[in-house]
Amino acid sequence: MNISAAAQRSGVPPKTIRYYEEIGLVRPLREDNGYRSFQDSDVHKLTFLGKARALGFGIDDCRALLALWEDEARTSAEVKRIANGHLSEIDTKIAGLLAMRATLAELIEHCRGDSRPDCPIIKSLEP
Amino acid sequence: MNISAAAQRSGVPPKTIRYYEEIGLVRPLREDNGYRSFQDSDVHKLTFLGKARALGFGIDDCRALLALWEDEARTSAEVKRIANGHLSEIDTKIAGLLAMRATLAELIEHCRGDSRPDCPIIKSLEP
DNA sequence: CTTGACCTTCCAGTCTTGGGAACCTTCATT
DNA sequence: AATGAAGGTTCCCAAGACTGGAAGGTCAAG
Repeated sequence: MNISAAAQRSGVPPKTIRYYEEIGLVRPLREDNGYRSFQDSDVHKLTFLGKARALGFGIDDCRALLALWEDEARTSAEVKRIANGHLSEIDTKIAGLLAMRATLAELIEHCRGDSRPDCPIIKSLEP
Repeated sequence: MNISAAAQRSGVPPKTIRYYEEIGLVRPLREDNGYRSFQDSDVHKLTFLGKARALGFGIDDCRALLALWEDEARTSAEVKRIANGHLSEIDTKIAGLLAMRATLAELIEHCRGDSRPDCPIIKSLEP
């Protein structure tokens, strides 16, 4: 199957598939004409990658998860370790955003938003 | 004042100051020897930028906020509009991360994390 | 045979820094 | 005077994870 069919079945865009090949996440065969030839297993991998990326896993985590997926002797402990690491990162990001959000929302609340220049938002940014 | 002094007073690293000059956020004068020469007003601008960036405002928003700050005839409505736009973006990001977090946390919760290969996390990624 | 839809590679850009190289200026010390 | 340290300068590269576009090869239909 050609790249656009693989893209359609996996939900991963052709450009991204080529990028994934470049960084070694997938290794589709080649036809005599140079076209990539995707097996079902390639499409499965791409689908797997699409889902992992949708959960916010970075490329390195994806590579590790893919390897674990294909490893019959994997331990769920290792998978869980990666997932927990990612969860921590997400929590850190959320905490940062919530703090920003709280500050910003408070400033906005106290801003009249009228035609006058006085504004607690600008004021909070002043040195 | 030289760049490292301006960096210390504003809290913005020298590298970042040079970048901000490159994209036109600050325009420090130059000494005869080519060194940047920062006025107090430049340091004030940098401090302002540092605070705005800390609130997560993008560079374009920072540029607009800086212009409004220096505009005697600004309206707080315009400032508020920018801040509300940014708040929306933050909320969108938070919502996305919370959704990810919920899915991931649920998967982790049901993963034994032992020496066996069975794992709901991996399973959820399978096609 | 031509058209149009594919496919290929390669280059460049995204956004905001951070790191480092190669080189110049200034000041203090030998 | 000479030297060395500590600053400054510009320019290029890296990151993450793609995305867009140009130039050109391939294939199936009319």
